[in-house]
Formats: sequence, structure tokens, C-alpha cells
Amino acid sequence: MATAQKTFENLPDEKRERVLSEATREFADHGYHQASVNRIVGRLGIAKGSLFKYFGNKQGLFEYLFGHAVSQFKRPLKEIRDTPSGDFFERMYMSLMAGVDFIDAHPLIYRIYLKMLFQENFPMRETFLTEVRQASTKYLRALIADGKESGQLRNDLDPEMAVFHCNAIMDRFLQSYAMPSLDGDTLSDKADRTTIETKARAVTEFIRHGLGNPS
Amino acid sequence: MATAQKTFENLPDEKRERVLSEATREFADHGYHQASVNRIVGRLGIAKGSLFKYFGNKQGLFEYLFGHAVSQFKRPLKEIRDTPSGDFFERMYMSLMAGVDFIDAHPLIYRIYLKMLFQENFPMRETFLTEVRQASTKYLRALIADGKESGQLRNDLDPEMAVFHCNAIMDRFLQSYAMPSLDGDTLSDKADRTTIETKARAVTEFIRHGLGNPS
DNA sequence: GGTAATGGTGACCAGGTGGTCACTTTTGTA
DNA sequence: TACAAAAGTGACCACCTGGTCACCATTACC
Repeated sequence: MATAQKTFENLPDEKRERVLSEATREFADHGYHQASVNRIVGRLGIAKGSLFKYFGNKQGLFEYLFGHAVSQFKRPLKEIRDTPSGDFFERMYMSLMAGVDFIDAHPLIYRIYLKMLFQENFPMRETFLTEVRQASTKYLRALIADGKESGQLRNDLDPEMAVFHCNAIMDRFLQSYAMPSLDGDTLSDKADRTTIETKARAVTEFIRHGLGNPS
Repeated sequence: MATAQKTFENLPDEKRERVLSEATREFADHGYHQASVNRIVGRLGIAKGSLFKYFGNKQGLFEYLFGHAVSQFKRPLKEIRDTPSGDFFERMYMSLMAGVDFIDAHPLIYRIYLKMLFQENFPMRETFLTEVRQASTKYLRALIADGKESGQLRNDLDPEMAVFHCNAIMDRFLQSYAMPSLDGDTLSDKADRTTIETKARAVTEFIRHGLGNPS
């Protein structure tokens, strides 16, 4: 497999990106099983054999493409966690907007991720999702522990439920942003950045009331 | 089509239920496109032609099965809304538990619904989802308006965002209940009813802090 | 110019899909 | 018992799928 991918990596940048982007679009539109290799090569105008030389098989193509994209997702979150700024709610807001930025940059990848969430039979699903889940939980736990210590969050807070609430609200916010049909018009207009920021602030305030110290 | 379904409705109850339950399982396990009519009839031990006599085609089977289940879902929610009890948060709690009960009664149907949410190409998807969404939004808007009037909710609350927050928290709660893998161990043990009730109470309290009047 | 390595091709394959229909079996009725 | 209506059957169909591989084209190197 390493040799086969080598072939792909030797390709001119332009072609490599075209292949990846067309394949990503196909998976985002149809999920894994319903995605068609024939359609991909058809749109690319290359022979089917080429794709199989590059990636071995359909699953190889998917794993390459998805793994590539995931690595880009981890960086911005780490930056936020490592930011020395102590304000819990500001960090929440920044995490929200980091998600928005990621979706803007890779809308198709995010759609694939959403499908993966609820459609059991993706390749690598279990492996990948547990990784994401653990990372996100660990990230939020650290932030919440921080917030409690600094007195920004209630003392009687159950950390596990707090993680659950933050996860729920943040995920749904991003889901609505990526798929406006989920919540009607509440988050519909992608183009208007300031509207999104306002909504993100409102969500942050909701969390502040829900978790914050009423002092 | 009406004549064809007549044939199915004339069947002995036991067989009719077996057909429906086996088909439901197949769709819940594999989604719509990946579901196989061959597997269904194989497990049922009947000829393929029979299924097509009953429902015309694959989509007919799915619509029949899903529409049937959906009608059962609307009843309990209506009961809660029509309950004269005025307490907003108690109603939230009851809605949560009504969802839990529905999932316990029809776990496969709920899994199909979740797949439908994020996998665009189900038949009837748009029609059905907008119906659900509008119903749920309308339901929550009424409850929230009620809660504001009675002074249980803040005056400065933006109703649309409040609807969004309630929807987000409640949906995620039910999703975690139906698919424990979503939130790690937070809601894992289905068997323990009192644990679920406690979590539902905690969620209600979170909403109370987030939306409630701090008086 | 010769030659080897690499990239690219598309007809072809086995297997699965939803769907059909001429046919047989069972049932209800008089 | 006779006959019609309804239920049930499974071989068959066209189509699409992921995947293969013998062959061709292009490039790089001496």
C-alpha cells in the first residue's frame, strides 16, 4: 500500500488536489457505501484503474482522504486550550468559532463526519469516533476543572454532566450551522459572519447562566 | 398501490408484524439504500415477489413502515402540551421522559430517524423532516411563551434562541440515550431507569439556570 | 537511440441490486 | 365438487458495483 500511495504522492499538485476534492465531494454527497468509484473517475475524466493504483481500493481512498483532513482539525483546538487566557466562557466562545471556521474551510469533511456519526457502517468508524470523543471530553474536562478552580463555575457542578451539556450545545450549534435545515431559520444565513458571532455569544451566555457562578 | 397494500392488510396479524419488524430491523441496521430486499425476504422465508405484491417497491415498503411508526410518536407529545399543569420545567422533564419511553418502545424506528437526519438521500426525507421540525418548534414556542407569561422564564429571553437551546439539549439527551457511544459513559446504562430520571432532572435544572427567572 | 520504469487505460469479471411475471398453491364460495 | 379469486413463488432480467490486469504511453536515464 505504501508503494501505491507513493504513486499518488508523486502526482502534480493540481491533479492530486482535484482527485481528493472530487472524491471528498462524492463521499459527502452519498456516504461511504453509496458513493461510487465509477462516478468519481467519470467526473475526473481518468481511468478507474488509476484510482485503484493510487489507493488500492475504495476503503484506502476514503481513509487517506479522511485521515488527511482530520489532522487539520486538531491544531486550532490545541491552540485554544494552550492559550493562557483564563476566562472559561471566552474559551467556549473561541471553541465555537474555531468550529465555525473549520466548517467554512472544509464543509464537505464536516458533512462526512456527521454521516459517520449516525451511519454505523463507515470504515474505521469506531476507531475514529472514540478518538474524537475522548479528545473532546478530555478537552472540556480540563476547561471545566479550570473554571471551577478559578471560581467562574458553580462549586456544586457535576463535572460529567457539565461536559455533557457543553458538548451537546456546542455540537448542535455547529450542526445547525453546517446543515441549516436542522433548526429552521435560526442559523440559516452562512454568509453573514456577524450574525453567527451574535448567535455564538448568545449560546455562550446560555452556558454562563447554566453553569456559571451566580455571584 | 391501494390495492396492493390491501393484500398486505388482509394478512394474519402475526405474519404482518413479522414482516414489518424484520423490514424495520433491516432499515435500522443499514439505512435505506444499503438495506437489501433480498436479505429481508431471506430472513422471513418468503418469496421476493410477495413483498413486491404488498408494497409495490422498496420505497413503498419503507414509507408504509415509517409512516406507521411516526403516527405513534405524535400522541404522547400532544398529551403533554394539553396538560393544564403550568410548570414549564416540569413539562420539559415530561417531554424528555416521553422521548425516553418512545425510544424504549421503538428503538429501531428512532435509529432510522437518526440516520435520516444526516443521510440526505432517504425517500421522503425533506417532507418528513420539515414536518417534524415544524411540530417540535411550534410545540416549544408555545411552551416558552407560556413560561414567559407566567414569569417562570426571564423577560429578556429571545424566544428563537430559547427554542434552539431547548431543542439542542433535549435532542442530544435522547440521542445519547439511544446511542450511548455518543457521550461515553454519561448515559450508558439503559437498564437503570432511576439513573436516567436523575440525568433528565439534571438536564432540566441546567435549562432552569439557563432560561429561568433568577428571582 | 535504446531501454527500463513509471503512469495510465478500459474491457472485462463475479457478485449483488431492485424489480418482473408466468406460473402454482391455497382459500372462499355456491 | 367445481371454479374463481387471492396469495405465494422463484427463475429471470437489466443494471450497477468494486476490483483486475494485460496492454499502451510517457518519461528518465545512460
